[in-house]
Amino acid sequence: MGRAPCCSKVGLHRGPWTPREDTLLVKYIQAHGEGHWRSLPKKAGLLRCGKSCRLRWMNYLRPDIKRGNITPDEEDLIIRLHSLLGNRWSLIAGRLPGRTDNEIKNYWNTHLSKRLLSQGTDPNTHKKLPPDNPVVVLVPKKKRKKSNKRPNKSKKPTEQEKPKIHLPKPIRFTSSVQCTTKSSSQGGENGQVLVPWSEFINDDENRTRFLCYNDDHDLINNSDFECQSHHHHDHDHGLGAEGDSNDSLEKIYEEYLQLLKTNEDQVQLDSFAESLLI
DNA sequence: AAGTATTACAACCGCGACCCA
DNA sequence: TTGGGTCGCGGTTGTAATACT
Repeated sequence: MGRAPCCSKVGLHRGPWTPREDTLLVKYIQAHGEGHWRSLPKKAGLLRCGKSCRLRWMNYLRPDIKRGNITPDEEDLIIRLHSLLGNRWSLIAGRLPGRTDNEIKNYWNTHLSKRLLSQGTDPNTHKKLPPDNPVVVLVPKKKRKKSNKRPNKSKKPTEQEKPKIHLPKPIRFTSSVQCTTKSSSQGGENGQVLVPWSEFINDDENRTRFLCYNDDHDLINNSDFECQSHHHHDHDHGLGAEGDSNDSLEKIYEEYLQLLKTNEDQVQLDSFAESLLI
């Protein structure tokens, strides 16, 4: 099958995305919608391959991405869904509104699989490991303090040659999120510019989204904001956000367990798993 | 304080599936 | 039916941040 030539093409950018590239991509998708990734970079004026654009959008720029730490409830659901579905990250992500497959995959690899091992459970099979079969338990010596940003420290001399690393994860506020900034609302101090996200994203619910950049197009630190979140329910994906999703997942899990108990027909179990795709 | 090791996660790579002429 | 083009997924890598010595 033909494979899309990718970033190895001469002249295409690779590595971390700059705020300017983000803006170009977001603006283009706002105007033309998702899809046609192959032709998108050229039309959007980006020197990136389509796959890179798609990945950036899906994992980072999409307006419905939920940011912040994985909650204990989410952890529990990921573990249980993994026990049912295996490494089908996109399927698991589809049951966790606002979470991406990449995020869940990374979280699994860095946290959950190690935790299961430390608890004597095989992370692949979710079965208890035999006590006489010790495994190397990779328990982090000390949990790294979660940082939401990667400050652009000029640590290496080559830093200037590299593309500027953006501050990650723009905060997205919706109309259901009340927020204030320590600086003035639009056009703050120190050259900060609050850019209405709605300029970039077509939001059919007319929600206002903001990205906060300074005049160098760097995203402003989260700490500039104080927010009160009132959960927005997303019924478009079959599950509501937050608590609703947990309830639904409970039901899915129970349903699957019931199938396991009463029916050994693998085809039916598979079809159940497939039904989760919808 | 400096060097080294570890962790976290964004981004890339390669493959298979799907679509369509 | 075939084959080219495209997309999506899962595995892997690269590297900044942080912890440790």
